[in-house]
Amino acid sequence: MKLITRDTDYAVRALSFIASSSKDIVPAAELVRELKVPRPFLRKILQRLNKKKVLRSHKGKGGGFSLIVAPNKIFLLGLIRIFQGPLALNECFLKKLPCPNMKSCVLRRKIKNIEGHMLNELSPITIASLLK
Amino acid sequence: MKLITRDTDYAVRALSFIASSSKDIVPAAELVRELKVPRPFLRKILQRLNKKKVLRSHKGKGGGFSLIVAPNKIFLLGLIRIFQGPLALNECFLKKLPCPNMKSCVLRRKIKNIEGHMLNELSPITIASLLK
DNA sequence: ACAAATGATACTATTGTGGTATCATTACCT
DNA sequence: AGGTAATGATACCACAATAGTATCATTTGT
Repeated sequence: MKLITRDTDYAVRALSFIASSSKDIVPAAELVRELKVPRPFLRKILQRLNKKKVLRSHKGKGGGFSLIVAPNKIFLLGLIRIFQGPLALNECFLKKLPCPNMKSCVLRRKIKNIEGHMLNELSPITIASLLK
Repeated sequence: MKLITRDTDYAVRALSFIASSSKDIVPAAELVRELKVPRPFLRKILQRLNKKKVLRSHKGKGGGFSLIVAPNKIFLLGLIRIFQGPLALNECFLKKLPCPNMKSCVLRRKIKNIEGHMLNELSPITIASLLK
């Protein structure tokens, strides 16, 4: 069971690298070298972060990617939502509406609790907090 | 993100039904009618529970499945382990050893905490507790 | 012997994740 | 103006997990 998928993971690393780089604009090629991530895959991730206005892209020679959002405002949960959709534990139950019986409702409540705790734990995490 | 997959879900329902049935031995056909689960799929699940000694199967006419373990000793976590493997949130990180950098270690610790909390919440849940 | 049940096993379909490939577009630099 | 270094857009491919199906063999009560 994966809480964090590979693209979210790579996004975190790429953003961390850019945030801690002395350069303002970092080209994808440098990130590929540094993070040892397959180039086309990383580019797809960076493009997505650009569309979501977390990064700004700069085309042409000397181009690359720069942060739009400050590292302490880039939340892990936001990245998870971008690459994995909303974080919810109980998809399978909600898909089979109406609730087939009492039991799964008891379970659903339990699961919702766990989900709440999870969100509480994750919500303060930002790129900045991971760099410390 | 699914905490509980469909087979675990069906297993919970089937075991709950058998536990609350007046009959000792319940045939698969009855479970199919009652739970509205695809027949061959449910049978596969029941066979697995038989092999894992949660249920005992009775062949031949008048056969079916009966509980081996008391409902208050059938733990949800046990069922999850049977059908989904051990419950762990951080597969993705552990797969990429050695740890690529400091950041993911911070994250890993966080995730381990969440996992611990999850297990604590789930561990008391049994078939009996879901029936109340 | 027959019918009602499970055992065993192999196959198929759908989806999500991870990754690749290609061509178009932009912009700096000489 | 043109070459080159960069990203944009898009479509495709591979693999594994989940969900479900199909078939035939075996057992057992009547």
